[in-house]
Amino acid sequence: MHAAHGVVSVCLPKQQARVVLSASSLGFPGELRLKTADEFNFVFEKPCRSAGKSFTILARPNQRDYPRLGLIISKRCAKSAVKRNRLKRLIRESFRHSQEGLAGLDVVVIGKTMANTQSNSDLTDTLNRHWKELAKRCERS
RNA sequence: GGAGUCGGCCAGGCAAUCGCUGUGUUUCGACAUAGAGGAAAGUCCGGGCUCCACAGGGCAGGGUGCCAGGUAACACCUGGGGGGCGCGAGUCUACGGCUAGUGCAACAGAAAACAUACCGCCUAAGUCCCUUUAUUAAGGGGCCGGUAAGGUUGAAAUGGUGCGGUAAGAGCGCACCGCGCCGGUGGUAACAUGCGGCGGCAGGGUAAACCCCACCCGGAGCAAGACCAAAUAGGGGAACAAUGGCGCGGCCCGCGCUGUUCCCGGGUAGGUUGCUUGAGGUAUGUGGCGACGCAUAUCCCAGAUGAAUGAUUGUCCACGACAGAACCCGGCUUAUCGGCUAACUCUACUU
Repeated sequence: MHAAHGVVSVCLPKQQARVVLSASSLGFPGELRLKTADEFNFVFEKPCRSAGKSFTILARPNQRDYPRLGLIISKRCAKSAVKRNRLKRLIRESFRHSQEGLAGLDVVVIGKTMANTQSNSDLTDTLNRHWKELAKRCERS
């Protein structure tokens, strides 16, 4: 218990965040986002992959009890800012809805050119499939 | 009614559920409220702001280029002038200077800038020869010449038409048109001119060719700049302890490295700030043809930073284009489904 003392104190804000989440159930506050380059690199080091036509998704267990999301939508993927925004919003929305199944994972979504041409409902479907697959794979490894 | 010219405005609406960002309140459960554009775009100009540089002047370099006004400023806007196009409403216009210098121009054409003469036209003057005739005359041919009217080329060839004139011609002369200069008149000016006078009349084009002239311009940008500042590396100083240890060295001196504590500055990751109250909007009045100015009242209207304004469902219709703020303004340019509307022009028809 003495050894874990530091970890517990760090976890306190997490616990609060968790409480907030359970109250509003499917929110997407700042704690659920990957922000710094270090956090992205952590995922890139040992990722579980799930690739499709529209996206490549990487994930890695993060030792926390909530998931975190990072987005990489390059200009090559979608030329106009409006299209890039649309993809980001769709991914966030889908992530928000399926976050229960992804708890404890850091996820990075990389957009591909194909994603640009697909409709909203198609993209949501494919994302949902990816989430399930990732959850399974990471559980095994 | 048809055809057309010009401005201005709107840019899917509503409801439910789940979310995001800022602000305020909070009983820390939440609640309230605000939340992309006309171009937010291109980054092409002009400013503010910030830091750096700076006595003044010149050179270089860049920009602007009819006039007057507006403006913080502009390459923008408004009004006006000249020129092109259109029956017209209108529209387009880098629109100072090739009577300072240098350069450039394919092909065609005789000739494209020191002008010149290919086809032509003409033999008057001068001169030679021939024919006719008795002769100082007439005719023909040549030389030396004259000419630029006509033809040919070209985007462009020394103003046009007519008459006179002549050997043939020519602003050679005249008339009209055009042009230039001087003066007058109108206009703030650009400029205009059914005004007056003078001159036969410039000498091609190109200055988004160098250039000349006039005027303007310091550089970099919010990743500007300011503040806080970890780990690790590392700089300077002080104190304490030992008078040590390690390396260089045969030894001493000396030099370098090494302990603990404190202080100082520089400063990376990261964070805070700059960051939205402004050449601001909206009314009303007022000056101005107008751009716009002035006065009063009133309002606060995105501020993210791994980057908010969305998703799903229902519903209505015209079935929704181009497209996403990133320090802030003023312009320009480009993209754009549709729709509404002011003013004006031409034209058909009816009364």
